[in-house]
Amino acid sequence: MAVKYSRQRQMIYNFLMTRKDHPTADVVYKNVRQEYPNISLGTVYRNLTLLADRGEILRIQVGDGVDHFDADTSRHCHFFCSDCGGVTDMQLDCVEDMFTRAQQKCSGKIESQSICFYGTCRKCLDKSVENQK
Amino acid sequence: MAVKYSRQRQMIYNFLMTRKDHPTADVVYKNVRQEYPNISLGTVYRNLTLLADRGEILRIQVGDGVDHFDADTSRHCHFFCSDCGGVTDMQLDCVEDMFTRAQQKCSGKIESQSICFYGTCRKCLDKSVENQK
DNA sequence: TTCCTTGCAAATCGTTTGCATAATG
DNA sequence: CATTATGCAAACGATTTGCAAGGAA
Repeated sequence: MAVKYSRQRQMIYNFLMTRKDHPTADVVYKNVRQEYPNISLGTVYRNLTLLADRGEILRIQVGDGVDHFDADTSRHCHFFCSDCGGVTDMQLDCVEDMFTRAQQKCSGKIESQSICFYGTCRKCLDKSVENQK
Repeated sequence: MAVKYSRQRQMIYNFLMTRKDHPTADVVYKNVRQEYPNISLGTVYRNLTLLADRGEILRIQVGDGVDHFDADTSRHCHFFCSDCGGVTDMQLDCVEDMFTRAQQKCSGKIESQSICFYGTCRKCLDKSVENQK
């Protein structure tokens, strides 16, 4: 099915481009609504799904029960802080290498990968030390 | 809070140990129920969560909307076939190395990681060739 | 005009939870 | 006896979907 232009989709995509914190559908909704009050949550979900299906954005699951979205579709890793729930990017040069090795070892065809690290971010580590005083 | 023994939990864990295909909560439920008809879905969920929280099993999210569980808690990767929905293990020796590099690069503290490859498995590739004849 | 998109609201569905009862230590 | 676990069913919450109306090509 052909895709037709829609202002809503454009705004959703534009918004995602400005963010590096991998917002959820709800965050996208709340923000886009500031500029376009009539937009509905359903439309946001529909467009995020459409964009992700076409590979224009990334759908990220870090295990907090909510999908996150990323306009940066280059191969990279994520870090999820189990304390504050923040999702950050992580560049590891061995990622490409791992992809190659995986394809060599796999009898099927690999299209993409998702790598996520879990732990506690610097800020939250510091904060917990702070609270122990 | 202390953990007390329960036959249900034991059976859930035992079942998971026999499977290498990373079953979902529902699959665990249906199977354990064969031997223990009174068990409830809630109990299955509660115990899978408890076991995962204690690190005795792994909760895996491959993006199909359902959580999968794995009794093998060693560091390894997964492959998800978008065709048949199957989840398989993948051993890559560079995984340990990647973990080390990630920890070096990360200012926070990394506890674990999750790596999943997406694509089409051998069987499904063959099947689609078959269908084209 | 044709087909894609939207807003709205209702429906889905995997997972969680409250509660009274049963089992464990 | 104190505490944790269970079964059941209801509640939750993120995401999806049906439908009538609006917008793009």
